[in-house]
Parts: sequence; structure tokens; C-alpha cells
Amino acid sequence: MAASQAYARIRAEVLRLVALIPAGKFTTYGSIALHMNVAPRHVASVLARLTEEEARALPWHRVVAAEGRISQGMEPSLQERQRSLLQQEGMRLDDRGYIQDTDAHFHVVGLRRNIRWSED
DNA sequence: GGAGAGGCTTACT
DNA sequence: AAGTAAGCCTCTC
Repeated sequence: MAASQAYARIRAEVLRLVALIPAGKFTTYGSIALHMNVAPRHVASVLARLTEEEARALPWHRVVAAEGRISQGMEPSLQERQRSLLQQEGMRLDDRGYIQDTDAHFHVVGLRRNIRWSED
């Protein structure tokens, strides 16, 4: 089947976790991926293919790449929006897109879970 | 079913 | 800090 059930569950969980990130905080793709026991790419793919309503309802901007930096692979316009949204929530970023006060604002999604996403 | 792509990551320069 | 290379797993065409 296309869009396997496993992926559907992963996607739903990613959305749930992102929704839990409090304002003024942030986390990384890697952290979510580690917590969910999936590849970082998967998390990125999920967020990259958000629907309109999901993008509106979720604080996707609170998820950044490794090292607390805004993802460079996406559209510059989106990068700008993400940066302004983060600054709007009280975080400082430098010109390169790095969050300056990472230790103070990092949101720990959770410990590593050995979840089996396949159906079995 | 095979090739290309994706909002990443780590390792190394 | 920036750039390159290679690995990563699944989606989409």
C-alpha cells in the first residue's frame, strides 16, 4: 500500500510531538527522530509535506536542524518566516540562522523509545 | 519496479 | 563556521 500504515503512524506522532513544543522553545529533527526511533529524514519529510491546515495549526517553526540552526535546504522565504517567528517568541538568532541561546530554549522531546512502527 | 528527491545527519577538511 | 561526501529510509513519479 502506498503511504504505509507505519508511515501514517509516524507522521501522526511527529505532528503530535511538534504540537507539544511550548512557545519560546525549540527542538531538532534529530531529537524527534531519535525519540521515535526513525531516520531524521522521515521527520523532515513529514514536515515538508504538511497540508495547509496542518501548517497553520502546528508550530513547525519550532523544529530546526542539528546544532540549533534553521534548515538551509528549504525555501529562503520559509527560512525567513521561521526566523521571524522564533524571534517573535523570544529567541535570538544570528545572521547564519543559528539560535543563540540554545541551552536555555532547547525542548527535550523525550528519551529514546524503541518503537516498532511496522505492523508485524 | 526503478530512478530521483527530500525543510537531515555525521564525519572530515 | 562553511563546504564536501556519503549514509540514511521512505515517498513520489
